[in-house]
Amino acid sequence: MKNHEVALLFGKIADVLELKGENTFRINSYRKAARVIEDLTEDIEALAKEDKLTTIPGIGKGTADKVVEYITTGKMSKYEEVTKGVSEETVELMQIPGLGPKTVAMLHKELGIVNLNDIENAIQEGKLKGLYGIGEKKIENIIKGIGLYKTSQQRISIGVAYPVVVRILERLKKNPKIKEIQAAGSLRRMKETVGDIDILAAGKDGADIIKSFVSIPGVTQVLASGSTKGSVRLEEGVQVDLRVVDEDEYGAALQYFTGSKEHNVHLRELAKKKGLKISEYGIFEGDKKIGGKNESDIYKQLGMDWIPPELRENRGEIEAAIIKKLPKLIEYSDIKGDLHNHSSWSDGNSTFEEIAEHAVRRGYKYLAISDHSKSLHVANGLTDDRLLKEIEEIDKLNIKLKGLTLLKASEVDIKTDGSLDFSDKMLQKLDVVIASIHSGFKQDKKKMTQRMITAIRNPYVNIIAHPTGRLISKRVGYDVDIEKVMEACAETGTALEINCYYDRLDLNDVYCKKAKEMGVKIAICTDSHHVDQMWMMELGVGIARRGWLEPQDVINTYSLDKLKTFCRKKRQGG
DNA sequence: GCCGTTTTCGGCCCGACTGTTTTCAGTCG
Repeated sequence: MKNHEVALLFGKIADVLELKGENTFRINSYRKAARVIEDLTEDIEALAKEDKLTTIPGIGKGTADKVVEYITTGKMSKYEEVTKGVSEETVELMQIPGLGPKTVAMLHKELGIVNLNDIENAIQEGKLKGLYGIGEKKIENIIKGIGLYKTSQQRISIGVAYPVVVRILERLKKNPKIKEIQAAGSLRRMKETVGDIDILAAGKDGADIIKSFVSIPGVTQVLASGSTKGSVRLEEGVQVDLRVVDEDEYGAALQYFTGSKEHNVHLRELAKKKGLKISEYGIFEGDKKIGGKNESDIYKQLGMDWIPPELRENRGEIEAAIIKKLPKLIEYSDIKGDLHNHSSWSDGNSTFEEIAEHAVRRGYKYLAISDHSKSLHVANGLTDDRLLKEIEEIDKLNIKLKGLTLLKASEVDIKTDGSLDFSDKMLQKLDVVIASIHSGFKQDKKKMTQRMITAIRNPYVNIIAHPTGRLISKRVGYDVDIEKVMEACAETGTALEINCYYDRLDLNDVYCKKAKEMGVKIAICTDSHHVDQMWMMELGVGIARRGWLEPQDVINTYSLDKLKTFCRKKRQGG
């Protein structure tokens, strides 16, 4: 799929046009095109061939022509024309807080500044002083901005941010002056990475609430502490902002601070067409406030269903909410078990008993013990003999367990030729078989795709774990044609995993949605190596919700019987 | 550049803060 490449080009065009001071609406429309193409679950090339590009909202004739040009010739003349003579470094300067397109363009024109180094030198040499619109304070802010830019480049995984929020909320909820409190922003939307953490509270004595917030344990720096907003940096390196609003405005503020920006812009456009106005203070008809205490007021007044935060990305959820066709999203309470867990038999650190105890505590009906297979020596992979012994042990323990069934499973390695690390005769003895790639990451796309499809076609394989192999901000995935993989899964009744481990979250949200559209079932699994990692199921459910998944799309919402039927069905040839 | 129960032109989200150009542009969320 060329979707990502094309989206990148449009995004860059938008950046450069912004720097050049082009019409903002035209810039926005390039940005919108970039965004909508990035989120597209269909292949843009296929849509182009069928002449269906302009059916995508935000793509008109102009953009469609550019896509077609790129797909047929490998070039986009508009992109080349616009970016001529403008370096990426210069465009990137707009990322520095406090520096926008106007200032960067002015610095370029007046001082010939093209990169960060140039700005730092110009400041040193006092060249900025006296420029139009630049005073002492502005220079100070630019210096601060550069500092921030250098230190806080990275977004953190939701897996790091989520427990932090749980901890903060737990503590603040003890303050009787706080009437309502919850996380907003990308964390509430369960985005896989978050920039900083936004928390919203309602209460009367803002100053006091903020005071209790900035003194929580783990704060390394207080960045702001007023009567409506407090901001701190924590030991984990993450910035947390708390805003306090009036109870009457809590719903509107929550809606506003949850975003996404694109979702909110779209809502406000709709409001405007209806003669209404939305802000963080409420929804208004003229000067009259017609809602805002509850978040649902906003959606209701616009004539649509309330939209779950995880869907608020302007990926069609608003249109679906208007015609009352939003999916009935999966919830954590739908999860009946975890199908991917390692024990101390391979590279895990918990015993069967500990794992079972935690599974019961989480309300699970079943849990699969899926230790590694023999080739994975670094992870103490199980030989045939040890796997047989493990099966025996699990059978024994199951007799004692009440209300929980431990399933006999394996995370079997897919070898470089697509064959599996255990024979079919061995796999036959297991309840669930997970197959995954842990070696030969660098294979070319054709080989890698074929390798995975070969594994999927094995009648004993039920789940493909961490299907793309990416590690968030550490490693891009293997080069695989995920669409072909999904086709094979749909055809054979094989599920793909959402691996909940916080630096994987693989499949991601967009691929989940695509899998669903292609009729592929999903398994949400933690890949826990210790019982303290089992909570990450909550992250996986968040990703699933972002991918529009409903309970029936996810095999570990099934009852034990239904799950066993799902696994058996493939062995018996569908 | 896109879009249309104000439809082929003329719009295109809202509010706050900051600093500087003393009336508002630039930036941010």
